Amino acid sequence: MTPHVIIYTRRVGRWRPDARARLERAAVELFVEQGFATTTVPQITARAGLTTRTFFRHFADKREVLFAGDEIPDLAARLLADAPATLDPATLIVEGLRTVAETRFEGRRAQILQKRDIVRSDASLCERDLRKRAGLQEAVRAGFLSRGVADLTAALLAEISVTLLYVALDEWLDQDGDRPLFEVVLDTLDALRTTLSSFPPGPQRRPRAGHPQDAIADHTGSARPAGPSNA
Amino acid sequence: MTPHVIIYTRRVGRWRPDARARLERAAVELFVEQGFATTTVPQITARAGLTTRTFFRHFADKREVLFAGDEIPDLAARLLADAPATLDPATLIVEGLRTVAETRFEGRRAQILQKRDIVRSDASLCERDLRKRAGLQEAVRAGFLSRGVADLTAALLAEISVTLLYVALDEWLDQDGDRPLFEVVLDTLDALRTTLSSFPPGPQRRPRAGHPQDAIADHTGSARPAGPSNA
DNA sequence: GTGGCGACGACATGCGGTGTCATCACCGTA
DNA sequence: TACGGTGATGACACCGCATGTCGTCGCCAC
Repeated sequence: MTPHVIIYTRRVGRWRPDARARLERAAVELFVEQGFATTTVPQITARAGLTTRTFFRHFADKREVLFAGDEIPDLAARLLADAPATLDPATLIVEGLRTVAETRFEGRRAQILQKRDIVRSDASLCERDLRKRAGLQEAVRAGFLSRGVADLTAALLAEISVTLLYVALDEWLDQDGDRPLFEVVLDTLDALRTTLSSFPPGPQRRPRAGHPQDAIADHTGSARPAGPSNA
Repeated sequence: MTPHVIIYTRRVGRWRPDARARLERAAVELFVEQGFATTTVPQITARAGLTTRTFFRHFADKREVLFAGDEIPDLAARLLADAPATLDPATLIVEGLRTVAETRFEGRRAQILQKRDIVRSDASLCERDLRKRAGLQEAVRAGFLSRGVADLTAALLAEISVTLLYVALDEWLDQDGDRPLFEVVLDTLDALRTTLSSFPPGPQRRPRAGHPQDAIADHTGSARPAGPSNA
């Protein structure tokens, strides 16, 4: 007894090839057509001519079909691990961002824009996207730690790296121009330097009396003053 | 016919009071005892003397029991909305961080530490935590936009704000000392300024020939050179 | 051949999360 | 005292996500 009906024809092997790619295509199509939350895995697999079980053999969960494949954290880790020990962190980050921008983003703007729209439409996809950013950040941090950078500095370098990449990426996607992403990254770096320079320097530490807070109204109350609240 | 058996006694009303608080306590206990992923909602509600359905009346999902209650984004939005228009962004951020640190974190270190341990033990909880951070970031960004700050600057100010808070928070939790969190925030700001000052200033723009990238080995290949990869 | 391997189908199961209706203490009102 | 509204909860049904397990069967090495 053949298993049900063979939907697909012209198979070279036992099954039609490229099951994973078919699932990706079917999923993105359905997400665009009817939204992420409302499309079910059976719908995806039906369109791809596969079973639900097979979907979860290729993707850990329904969201992962949109995130599979990027290895930017791996790339960052390799760049940091293999670069000459003499290079300073700032140069490493700027040139690493150049590499990432040119090899992972440049020329794929329309595709990335479509995916961003899908991701923004669903809270769980946003969360997954944030985890992706956190993964890159952690890779950068670990890379600098391995290079002997101090804990706090490594954490800040990682924060700066992902801030530059993601803020610039949003700029790059929002303005329809065709400027290279890396140029936007450099502009963002300049803007970050300018913005941070407006912060008061160290000397203003611990102004216990008459500090500027007095100019700000009190808003600390409102919610459960002494309850077992959270972090 | 009474519904099942009344597990609880000594009720004042029809049901034992504080259902929500009981659910929170039972959940945290079980998460600590046996981990987040392995405890089921029925286990939580059984310990609390309630039904599964009631759990989801109080919390949107199983993770939310650990995140309910913080209104830090609201606090940030209020601070930014009500502060005098003459205050510069840097002062607003520093004093806002002082308020948040002193009213939402100070004195709860042990409690926050326990929750951080639980959150770090589970990927989905980490995602939820990242969304919390993103929510604060977006509130800060929107607040500065309303104050007339330019898009890019507002985005960077928001990034700086949450970076300062979260990097300092990690420092504060990791070192067992009892320094005020806000002091750690100020130290982190100093460190951030120092770290960023090591980045080359604007003039190094577009060094197309012989730029430092030549010192970094090539790692761009490896994964699907031309495939329909992701962002 | 023939036996292992790997990809997939088929089936069963459990948990997460929601809609819907019934229940019943509490409270205000007359 | 009676009565009706309110609101929190229980009980039940239901769906989708995700996983474990086993069977099938082309492919490949030997």
